[in-house]
Amino acid sequence: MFDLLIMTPELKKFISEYVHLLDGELEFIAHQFKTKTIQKNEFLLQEGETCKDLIFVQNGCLRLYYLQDDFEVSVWFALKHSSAIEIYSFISETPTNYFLQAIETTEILYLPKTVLNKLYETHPKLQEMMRKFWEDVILHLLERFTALQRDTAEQRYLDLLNKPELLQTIPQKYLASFIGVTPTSLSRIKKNIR
Amino acid sequence: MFDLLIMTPELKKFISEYVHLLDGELEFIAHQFKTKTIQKNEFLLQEGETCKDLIFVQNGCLRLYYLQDDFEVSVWFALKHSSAIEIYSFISETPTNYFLQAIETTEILYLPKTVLNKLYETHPKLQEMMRKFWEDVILHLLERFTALQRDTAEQRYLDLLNKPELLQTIPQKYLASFIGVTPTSLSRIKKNIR
DNA sequence: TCAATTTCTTGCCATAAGACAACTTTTTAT
DNA sequence: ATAAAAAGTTGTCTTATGGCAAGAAATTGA
Repeated sequence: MFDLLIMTPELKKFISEYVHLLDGELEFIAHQFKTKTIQKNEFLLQEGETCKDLIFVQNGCLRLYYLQDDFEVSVWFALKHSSAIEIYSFISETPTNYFLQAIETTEILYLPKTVLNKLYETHPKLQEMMRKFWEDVILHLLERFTALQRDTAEQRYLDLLNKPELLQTIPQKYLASFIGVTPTSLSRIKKNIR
Repeated sequence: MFDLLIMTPELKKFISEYVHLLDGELEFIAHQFKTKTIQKNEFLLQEGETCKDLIFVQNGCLRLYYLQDDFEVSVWFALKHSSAIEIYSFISETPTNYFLQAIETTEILYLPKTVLNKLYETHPKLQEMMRKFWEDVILHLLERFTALQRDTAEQRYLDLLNKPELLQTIPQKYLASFIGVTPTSLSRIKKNIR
């Protein structure tokens, strides 16, 4: 039972940004999360598995990617104090095509969807939390979508330069595919800009 | 006050697919929608405006597009009995970059976000409805996203051929940009496939 | 610290899709 | 029915990005 009694101020803050709960309620819900530490390069999720948990990154960093002909295409990075899920698999409850891997040793707090579903019944305010959480996710998705469709590779690189958290934390080899170019092209783009 | 008392079985069905409500509640909520008819080529939303309503298409068809150097890029079509919103603007409450236009004369039912926000208080079950609605939206977005990023133009055209509702309802001139190609390229793709 | 491995850069060539313009076909309106 | 407008097709050329391979630089691990 010990592993249920885990909670951090950052997780509480994360939840509080989506919904106002009574102190006791917030405490109770945050305590439903379990904790786990993943070593660098280990996987939280692999192709064919189903994403069953909402994950909050307490420390470290996770990378979500898929394989295209043996080449890794990174689609998302979850830095500390943010969430990390393979959304499609989590929502649809179907096997994922993605891999969720620790870029460095990472501590997570996670809430199984089965637990979340039960909490909806006892704490209906979680519906509001998740409604708002999904709204946030949608805004992020649309921004990324728009950038990939409308901007040139060079523009996407320039935008990336405005995101120091990513530049500092994520090895460049992962950033190329994240902005939708090959490592070769990224190299050339950097050259043109200098 | 008359225009508040509008509701259709299809709207009730649409809502019921997201949340189970007592008959009276469903009735009440569906009655909060207002109705409007838009003539072909008229706009429900234009660049610079903010998308303030959840829209349900009772009949007809709407097109969502943006302008890129005077060229119209279609990103979504809302056929009858489906929803149509410029999600980014609706959620973020910022001015849109899009146009929402009637492809043919279209009857809509719409619910202002201000009303929705009040309904959340009196009918908390709407939080669940919207939570699930957004989940649906996310699955659609991700599918489209994946297709545009990973598939070739030809593959996207082949996928389109499996969507008779779109092929029948939407003029081809709009379908080209929808699958992410120019009209010229679409023409060539069709030629290659024949 | 130094070799081994990985990552990054660069040159050369290939390719998918776009731009533009001319022409053809289809649709629309009277 | 027919002229005008709109949409679709095709040729030619351009461009952005990718693929591959070789070499340079950086990182890693014992």
